[in-house]
Amino acid sequence: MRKMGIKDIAALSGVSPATVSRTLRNPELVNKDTRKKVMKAVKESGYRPNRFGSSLRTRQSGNIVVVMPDITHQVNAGIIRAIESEAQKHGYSVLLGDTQGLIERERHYADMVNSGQADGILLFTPRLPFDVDPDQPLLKQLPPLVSGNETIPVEGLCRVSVNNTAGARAATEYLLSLGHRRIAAVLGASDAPSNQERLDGYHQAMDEAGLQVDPQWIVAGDYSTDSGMAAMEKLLKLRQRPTAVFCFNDDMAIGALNVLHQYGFAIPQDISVMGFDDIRYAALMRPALTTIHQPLEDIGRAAMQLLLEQLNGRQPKNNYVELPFELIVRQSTGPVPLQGESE
Amino acid sequence: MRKMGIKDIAALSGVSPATVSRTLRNPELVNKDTRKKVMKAVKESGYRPNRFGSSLRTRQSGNIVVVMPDITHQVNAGIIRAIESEAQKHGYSVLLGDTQGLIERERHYADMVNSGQADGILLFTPRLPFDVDPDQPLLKQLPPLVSGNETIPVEGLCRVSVNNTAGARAATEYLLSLGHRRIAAVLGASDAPSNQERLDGYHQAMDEAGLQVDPQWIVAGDYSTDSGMAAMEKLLKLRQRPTAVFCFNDDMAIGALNVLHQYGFAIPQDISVMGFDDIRYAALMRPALTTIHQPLEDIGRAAMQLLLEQLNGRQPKNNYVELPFELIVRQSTGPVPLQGESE
DNA sequence: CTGAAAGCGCTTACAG
DNA sequence: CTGAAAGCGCTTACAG
Repeated sequence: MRKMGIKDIAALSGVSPATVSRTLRNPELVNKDTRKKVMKAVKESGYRPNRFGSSLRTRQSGNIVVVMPDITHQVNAGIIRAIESEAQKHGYSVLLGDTQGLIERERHYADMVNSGQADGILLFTPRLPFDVDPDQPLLKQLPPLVSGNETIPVEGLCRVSVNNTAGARAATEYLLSLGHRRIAAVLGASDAPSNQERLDGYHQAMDEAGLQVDPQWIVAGDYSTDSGMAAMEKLLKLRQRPTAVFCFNDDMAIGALNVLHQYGFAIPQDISVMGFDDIRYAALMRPALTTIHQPLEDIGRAAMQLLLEQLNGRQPKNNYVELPFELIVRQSTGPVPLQGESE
Repeated sequence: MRKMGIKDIAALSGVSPATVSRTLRNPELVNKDTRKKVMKAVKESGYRPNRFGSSLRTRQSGNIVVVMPDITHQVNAGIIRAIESEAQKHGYSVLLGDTQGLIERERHYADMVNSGQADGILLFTPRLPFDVDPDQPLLKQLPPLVSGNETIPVEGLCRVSVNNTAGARAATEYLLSLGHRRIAAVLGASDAPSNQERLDGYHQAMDEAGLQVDPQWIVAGDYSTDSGMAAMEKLLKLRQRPTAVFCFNDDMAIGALNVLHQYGFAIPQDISVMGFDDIRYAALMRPALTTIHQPLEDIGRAAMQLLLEQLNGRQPKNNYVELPFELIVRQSTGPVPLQGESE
């Protein structure tokens, strides 16, 4: 039993291939009775239009590609899941582009749009992996594209994210409100826009509180748990230890928590720890992690919706969608310890 | 600047489209100098062959589809990442099929193979979402397919997983070796083959130790953290409490840990908790979770390799790949408490 | 409302 | 080693 083609269905239902095609794509153009005959043949034969035949004609693949550095991170996984759901709802399939942080892979996935394999691209990486002519307007040279999370700051580019600066500021202000003054910051990946934005937020809050930031309180990290551990080790060695540590994501905060336990510190009595993201396991830590919640589903859905608008030929009126974060207070943060205040 | 086609490149390099095609697909068939001319034109123009033109001719999409119930679960995410990496290495792209546990979505993704949108399918769900004629040999009716993790037990079907039974048995034996006799089991999703397999392993170990299993020790769950919490609550209400709890995955174990903390139990002094999977956060819990490690990368790679063999027209000699699990002893398990032994 | 025909961009058996 | 030609399965402007 060879695979059915549109001609087979046409023969089966006694119409032309054109009419079969119309019945499937634009039923309103077809007489009701004809339609019925065709649908019957389609049903009985289990016919599925070959995607490539149609893609070749219509020049639409029905695919989009999602590019992320690491899909095993909760944040990315949550977002792509929402994207996929929304994409499916609108008839699009999702090609997975896990770059493992490699630029050549970013380009590989970008090529899928160039080769017509995908109609649009969702970028959760901090770079534009396209060759562009610097003399031409940039936007005109790009395919339908949305930048999410690690939002690429290009004028007019469609972007979706929480306000990282405001989020980090809220986190820092919360720690300040608990009486903390010596608040350390553990940074994320240095090439990530989100990292710079969160750092800005931290500094804004500290400035406004009239506090001088000791450079030793700012410790490098890369958003990994290991880097959170290393950063915490470093902070513990300082002569004047911070009383609170704001890690720029939950994974690092979880690393910090582990180091503190290892050295026998009580959290939050001795030292407060705060994260960012609100991954699923944040609430399950001991103590449960205070953090800034990111609405992953909303981010994914909004990104897909922005892309859909472009795919439908509309330039979205609002090209930057900022989604609300939320301060989630749990048990890893508490009032500044007494000696911390006075010291 | 319209998109370049193969004819454009042919014109640019002064050869026929056929030769351009050969240069790109079977360079060894083409004279070296001709090849050079063509490659030069390809480079300069940035030409990418249109995937649909070629797919239509060759009847190969170059895509595979991966079907999983929930990509936000660490286990699935780790596996799909390895799949993607291996797929890319061999020129395949990965279509993401997150089913959210819905059968209609499983069928939707299965349809991608039927419509030629994907050449093969990797199934991490416990069902075959294909219509088959029960009078015909099953395998002949299926596309290139590999079943992973929730391995569908069909004779001859390509499958990849750890030996869940042996893993659960090793876990239970380990708890027995610590002196535990009242060992509870918190079950996973009831429709998951892995759940039944792990339950078998648990029973095997208990039987061989000559222990009667109190039915109350077997508590339903669904692999979610919440279900782990509910199960633990239930177990704590038993007149004769178990001294060890073997949760059939880490998420449930983490839930159990939280409930125990909440009620003030010391782990493992009062009660031991064990998981299965060894997700990234297992090691980061307090106490760190003793568990059975699954080699996610190996599973993903092996699954893809089995699929590749089929895609290349070979029926793999070995249609079941069993990967080694590993008992990871951490701090959530310890010797049976004294009163537990005597009671 | 329906059909015949052209053509999307590629590949490959065939001929030379 | 290379080219001309046919055709993969579909869609759609055109004609009726």
